Amino acid sequence: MANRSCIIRLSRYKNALNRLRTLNFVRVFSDNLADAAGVTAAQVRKDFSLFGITGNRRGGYKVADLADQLNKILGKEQLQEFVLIGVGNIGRALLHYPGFERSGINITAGFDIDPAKYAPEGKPPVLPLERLAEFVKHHSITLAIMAVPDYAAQQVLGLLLSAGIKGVMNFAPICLKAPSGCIVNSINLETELENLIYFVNANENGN
Amino acid sequence: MANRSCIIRLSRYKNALNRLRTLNFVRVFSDNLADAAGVTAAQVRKDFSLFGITGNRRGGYKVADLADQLNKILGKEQLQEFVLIGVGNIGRALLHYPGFERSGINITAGFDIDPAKYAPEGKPPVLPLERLAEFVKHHSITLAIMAVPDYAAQQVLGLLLSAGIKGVMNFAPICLKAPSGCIVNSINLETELENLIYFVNANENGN
DNA sequence: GCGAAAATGTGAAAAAAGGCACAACAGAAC
DNA sequence: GTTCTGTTGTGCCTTTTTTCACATTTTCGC
Repeated sequence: MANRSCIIRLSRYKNALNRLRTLNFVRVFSDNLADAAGVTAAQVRKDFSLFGITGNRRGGYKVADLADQLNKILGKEQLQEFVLIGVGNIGRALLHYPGFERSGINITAGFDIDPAKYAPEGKPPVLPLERLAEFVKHHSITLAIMAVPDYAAQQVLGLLLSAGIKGVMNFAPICLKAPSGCIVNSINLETELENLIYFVNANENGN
Repeated sequence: MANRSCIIRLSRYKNALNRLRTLNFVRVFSDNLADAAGVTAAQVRKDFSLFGITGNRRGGYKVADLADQLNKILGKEQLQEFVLIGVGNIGRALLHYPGFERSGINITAGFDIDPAKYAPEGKPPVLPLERLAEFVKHHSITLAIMAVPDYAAQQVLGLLLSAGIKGVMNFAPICLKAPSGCIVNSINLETELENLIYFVNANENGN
């Protein structure tokens, strides 16, 4: 029904609404959100209709109500707990990324195989990979971030699956195979930059 | 003509080919690449035909040739120089991300407004933001990575534009407005996690 | 109240993307 | 040389996504 692009747009609308909320705006129109999210007004309304979100035929949408509804859809009503596997360059940055706390995302602990990375008293702590399954089960965590080298990624995914993880954000530059009980989304930094480079070149050489 | 998803698939094919090349594979078929990239074989062939890439009706594609052609399309024949703006948590990780070097991407320098971040002798150096325009022009750099706070992003983009930057990879959680002469691609970590959370929930509650 | 103005909500059209299926072709086997 | 096998390249059909356009509803001014 709702696809990935649609949910990404919902996040954008939500972010725009949060900014409007801090500016004490009460109402917002589909064009405003369209501008903020870089889409058309019709798209905004279609997206909302998919989730049964309705506004007022003359007065647009109430900022606070709309934000609440989007937050609910996006699971922002409760704190979302993640574990992070791979405390390397990227992993460490994510472990301490201040943006997550602000948006209801918490990395409960990091895990690594390298003892040099262990920091059991850190905030968040970094623990040995062997303790992953126990930790995940004890804290009832279902979400993970993977920032491990590509050659280790599929194997680590196996560990996560058997620990009961249901969703994985993967930063390893490889396409992972997962069973239907677990959602895996990937961000590949190199791929994203290649994409940019391609479109810059295409843009230079006459559209 | 070719859209974003198509180029992303090309990157995946390219990555798969590199792995095959290190394993001394000579030939590859569209199904192999399809498996590696998580798409159908017809899609692989369609993508290639869009770029005039042809194989052999019985023998598939030659790994080395195909890799070369994809590398050319993706601009991987020459080293791509980037500047990075915003040496915070994420910016610092990107500045030292070892994966980039391996894939022909070089961050020539980082820039920040905070004097505490300056490291003119670092590798790469971190310089004051005021020196951005001069540096970019002197080194003929056209690509940038932005990892600044959301409230600063649009303003920093203005600086980049006037310095002559043609492509920006943006990590700030905001939708930026850019003129047609400059391509801006964004990665929003929070949005990606929200997306994951949504689909995990949808997956749990009966598809 | 009533008419005018301004947004929404949505069915229907258009556009884009993806998959199927098969003719065409290359190479292997004999 | 001939046949057979296996894979590509692509026209066409299906599905998905986006946009258009307008009837409908709400509010405002008088």
